[in-house]
Amino acid sequence: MDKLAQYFRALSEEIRLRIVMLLTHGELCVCDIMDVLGEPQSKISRHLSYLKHSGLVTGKRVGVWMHYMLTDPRDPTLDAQIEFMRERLSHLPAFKDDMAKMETLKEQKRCSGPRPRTGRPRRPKPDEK
Amino acid sequence: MDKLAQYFRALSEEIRLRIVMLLTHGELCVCDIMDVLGEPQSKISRHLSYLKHSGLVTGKRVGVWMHYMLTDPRDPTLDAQIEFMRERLSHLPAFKDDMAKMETLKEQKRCSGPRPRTGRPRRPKPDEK
DNA sequence: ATATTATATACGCTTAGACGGATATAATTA
DNA sequence: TAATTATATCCGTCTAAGCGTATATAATAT
Repeated sequence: MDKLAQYFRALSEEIRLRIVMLLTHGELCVCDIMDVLGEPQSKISRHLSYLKHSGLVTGKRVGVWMHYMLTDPRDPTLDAQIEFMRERLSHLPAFKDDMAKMETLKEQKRCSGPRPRTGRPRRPKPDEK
Repeated sequence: MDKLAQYFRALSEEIRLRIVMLLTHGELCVCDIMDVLGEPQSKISRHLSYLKHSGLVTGKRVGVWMHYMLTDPRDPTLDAQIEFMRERLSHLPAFKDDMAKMETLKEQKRCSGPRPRTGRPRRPKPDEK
């Protein structure tokens, strides 16, 4: 029951609630979440860390990126609560808006395409400029 | 959605969660709750106040006693959450234990019987003791 | 090895809210 | 009105956890 209270506490900040609702539709990387919610990176990361420690989400590294998803399998009580939210709460306008924005961003997603070009900038050859 | 987060925050302390679960079975006065949960009066009262301000519960005065009950009618989203809890969470051992204790106390409930005897103690007549 | 990008964490600060114990308020009855 | 009981609120203290900024770490490509 104390664990249950902790789940509710994890859901008691708007930004964490929005993250969890986004994740009921599938896994996302941190930059996706940043773009959808329009919040600074450290803030997103801090709250993801909180959600992870509360047992709601799990992260896995994919190259440079961290992908987060709802923990699975999960405690039956948490599972019931998450299912309830997916079924009965995801129609709420604020959450639908976030989802819509997600869809929009899907096309121009940074972390789904090839790795961004990086590495040390090549030194221009003497004859280039 | 912010309101929703506030509901979850209201549920994020074990004692408040227990109070709400008790109230899904009907209204109770503060002394009932004190007796079932075995927590000091000021603590119960403080958390009831928090629940009231969050919109989860409503109080009404009945003589000397305050009776608390789940707010009704309530915001549809909150209603769905409460219904979910009543249906899917009240079987959890900790909550069942509280309910059982409630049943036990029902018989010897202070505030259901007649008002406790009170008033200024009569001054003993000179011939008494 | 070093630059670049993604992500996590540390720091200093601030606020919400928990606690117990004491006190205030309200209703009641003698 | 004065005593009694039920309940609410206040006080001082303490901790969890929020924030933004800055920095550390990890993976990768040159």
